Amino acid sequence: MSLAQIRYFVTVAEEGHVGRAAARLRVAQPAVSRQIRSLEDELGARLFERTPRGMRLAAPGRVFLDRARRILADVDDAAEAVRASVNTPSCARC
Amino acid sequence: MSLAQIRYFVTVAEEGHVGRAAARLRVAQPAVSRQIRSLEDELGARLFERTPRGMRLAAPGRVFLDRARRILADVDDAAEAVRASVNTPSCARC
DNA sequence: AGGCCCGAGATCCAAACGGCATTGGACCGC
DNA sequence: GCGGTCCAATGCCGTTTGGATCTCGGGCCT
Repeated sequence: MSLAQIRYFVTVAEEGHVGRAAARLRVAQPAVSRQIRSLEDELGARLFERTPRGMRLAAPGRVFLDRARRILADVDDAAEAVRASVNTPSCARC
Repeated sequence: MSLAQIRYFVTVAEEGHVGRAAARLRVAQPAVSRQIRSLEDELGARLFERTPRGMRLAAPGRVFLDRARRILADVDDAAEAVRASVNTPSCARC
C-alpha cells in the first residue's frame, strides 16, 4: 500500500469515475485503474462496484474512505509541522 | 513522501543507527540512508544529527516522529478494518 | 444495429529502488 | 602518529515499478 494508491482511491471515490479521477490527478486513466486494483488485491476486498456508468463505493470502500482521508490529512499535517518547526527561533540551524 | 520513507524514519529514530535500522527492516544500509536523505530534502529539514556513533533526532525530527507513528498506525488500522469488514455477515460478497 | 462511455488489459519506456562495493570521516588502542 | 574499527554517504548496475499510449470488451441509448 502506498500513499499514491490512497490518494487515487479517495479521488475515485469522490468522482465516481476512474477517468475523471485520473484527469483531476493529472495522470492517465489506466494508471489509476491499476493502482485501485492493486490496492483491492492487497486488502483482499473489493472497494468499488464497477458499473457501466462508473464506480460506486462498496461496503469495504466506505470503511476505508474515512481512514484514507485521515491518513492523507495526517501526512500533510506532518509535513507542514516539520516545515513550520524549521522556521522557529529555537531551531537555529536545520 | 512515501510510507516506506516514514517506516524507515521511525526505525532509524528508534535504533539510532542506520545500519541497525536497515537490519531490522531487512534491507541494506544504503537504501535506508538514501531514503532518509530524500525525506529530509523533501521536508526541507534535517531530521537527524549525524554523529560518528550514529544518528540522533534533531528538533524537526522529534516533531515528525509522533506524527509518523500515527500515520503508520492509521495505515495498519485501515487495512485491518477493511479486512475485518469483509468477514462480516452484512458483506455477502466482496 | 451502430455509436458511445466507461473500465480493463497489453505493451513500451522512463524513473525509482535496492544491493554491492567503496569512500570519507571520526574515534580507539597501540 | 598510525593502523584498525565503526559509522553514514556515494557510485554503479540490475531489477522493479509506474505511467503513457493504444486497444479491447461490455452495457446503454437512440
